[in-house]
Amino acid sequence: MATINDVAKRAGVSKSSVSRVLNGNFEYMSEEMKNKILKAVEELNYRPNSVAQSLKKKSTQTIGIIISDISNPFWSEVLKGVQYECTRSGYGLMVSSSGEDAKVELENIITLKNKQVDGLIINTTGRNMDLFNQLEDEMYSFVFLDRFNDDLKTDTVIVNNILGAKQSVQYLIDQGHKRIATLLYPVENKSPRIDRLEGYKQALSENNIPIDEDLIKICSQKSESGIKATKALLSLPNRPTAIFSTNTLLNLEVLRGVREVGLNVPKDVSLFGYDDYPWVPLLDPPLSTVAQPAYQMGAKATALLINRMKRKRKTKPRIVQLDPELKIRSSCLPPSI
Amino acid sequence: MATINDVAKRAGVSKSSVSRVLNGNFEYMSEEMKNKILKAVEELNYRPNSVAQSLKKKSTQTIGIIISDISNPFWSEVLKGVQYECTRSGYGLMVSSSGEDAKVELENIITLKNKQVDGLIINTTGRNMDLFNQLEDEMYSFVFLDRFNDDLKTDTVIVNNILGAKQSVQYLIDQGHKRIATLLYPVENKSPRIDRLEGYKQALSENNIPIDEDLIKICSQKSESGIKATKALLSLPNRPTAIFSTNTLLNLEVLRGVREVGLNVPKDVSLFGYDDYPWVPLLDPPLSTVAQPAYQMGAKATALLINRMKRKRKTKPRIVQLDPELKIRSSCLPPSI
DNA sequence: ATGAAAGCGCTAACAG
DNA sequence: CTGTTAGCGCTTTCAT
Repeated sequence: MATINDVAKRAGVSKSSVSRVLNGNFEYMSEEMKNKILKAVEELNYRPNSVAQSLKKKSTQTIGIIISDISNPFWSEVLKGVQYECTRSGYGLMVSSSGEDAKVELENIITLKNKQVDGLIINTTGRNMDLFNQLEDEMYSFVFLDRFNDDLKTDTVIVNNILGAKQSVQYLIDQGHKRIATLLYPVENKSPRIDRLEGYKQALSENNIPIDEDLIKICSQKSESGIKATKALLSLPNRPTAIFSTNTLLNLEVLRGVREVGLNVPKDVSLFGYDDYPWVPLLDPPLSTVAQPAYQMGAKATALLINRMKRKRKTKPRIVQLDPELKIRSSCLPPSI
Repeated sequence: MATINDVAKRAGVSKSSVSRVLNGNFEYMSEEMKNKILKAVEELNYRPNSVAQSLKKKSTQTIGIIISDISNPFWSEVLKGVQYECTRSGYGLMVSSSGEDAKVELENIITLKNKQVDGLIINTTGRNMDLFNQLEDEMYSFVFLDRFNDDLKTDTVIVNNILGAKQSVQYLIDQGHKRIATLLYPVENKSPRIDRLEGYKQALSENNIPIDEDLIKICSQKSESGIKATKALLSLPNRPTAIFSTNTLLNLEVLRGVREVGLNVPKDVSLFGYDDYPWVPLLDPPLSTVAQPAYQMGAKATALLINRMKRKRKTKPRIVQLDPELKIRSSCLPPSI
């Protein structure tokens, strides 16, 4: 690989001059010299070594993203938005995934920081708050994505999960349902989970429907615990007439659970799910879900980060909240009982 | 951020010694000095700057991957495998996506090379062959993923697409079908497309079924051209009794096309699709598809690359071919006519 | 056993 | 206008 020195020699000039033309600082340079240099660059097919540039400039023009599960289609859509915005602004992207493990998250952050990425987008497990506070103190740029943290005043992009849940459950209530169950993953301190449960409860309360804890099923993220939960729900003496599922995988597990006990969605029990994809309308039955603007979330978080990296001084954190959208299809019917 | 110099000063030693302990070269070092240094490292919470290391060592411990469409769930599963293998071997990962655009692919390769990634995994558009040949000459490490190129002798991971297609079509033939259509994207010179078409043709030939060009539908990757193609197929005077779809999105479009003309899968027409996901069994109807080992493809390609990067000398290229697996469900029935 | 010094490839202040 | 010089933070000879 040719270096700037090779180019300088070939053109018979100093490397500063080469650096100048490459960086566009040639206002005061003779046409002749400029052309000589350009010619040498061309002939050697010279490309500046970004690592050396980074070391000098103390900026890698690269950002990092840490997500919980890279194979989740929701996140790949987010990633597409991140990608787009990175490319548009000339940034590279390093991606890593935490698998919801706080320790792995910590390691990823450290590795990426050592690699000197200029900023970080994090879908945090919510458990490394002291580290985040430290980053904050160092004025290191990062933005939270999808999960909001109350204690930390930093840029965040979230979607209004209370709204999404509330509207879905309201929709079910409008159809005449009163016994509405919900399935969710352990709340821990993850805002989407907290908020979707909150939205569910708010919708019920506002319609004077008492909250029945038996109808709130916390499922494990492993094994097919959504199927079990669904079956348990359906074998209740006073079984629910509708289910609100708060996650893609749970949507599918409910569908399977209902099927396995020989019941039918939506005839025997209605289902409102979360997250939308091209295949959701083609499920049996076409599922009503709340769609999240995944692409925009990624793009917006990236824009926010790049913006923040440009400033020097501390600025007050920006919280961007996007709205979800209900996709009404045919998985919900008025209760049959 | 503390540097190696800060640590050296604090410990009252030279930076060479600090470097030594950090890199494990302390066989001949006094315990005392070693502990002094470790203490200073601890106190300053020192982490080596990877950029400086990279410049010196001429290795970034980072690889790059360029894929066609990052939001395609197939690729996110691949990415997961890549991730896993990278983490396991201490490599960072930069990802970019070409959107099937050869020019973008070219730019991505150049950018990543400038960033000095140690190697590249590429799901190539198949159109920058001169560049790849050049990389080959420079002994730059890269491996092709999913798409094979005959002209280029380089490491490649593919899945046996001829086999996948042939077995699916054979399955349809075994059910009694004779008029079997197929939908695919423009072949260009992309091996999976070529091979799936080839497998389709081989299955027919081996069963003495004449190939009817009217039953081979090339669809555009944009707009919903799969729907249109399906409708055209079904309005043929002698319409096909089964369809073999060669791509996830096309699977869905066929399903919609059939539905839109008021027909039913599998009663009126059978469908065998490509690619498998957790939601495929829950479609209406549960779709028979050929499943590709996406995760393994990613992991294997990464392992291959890392292996290649370690060697200095040219070694003969390794072609790893993985087998797909048929998932038989209920979208195929014997022909009703 | 440890330190001094050179240098990876680049940019930018300074000098002229 | 252009070249010289001094680093960026690290590793690695080469001395001692």
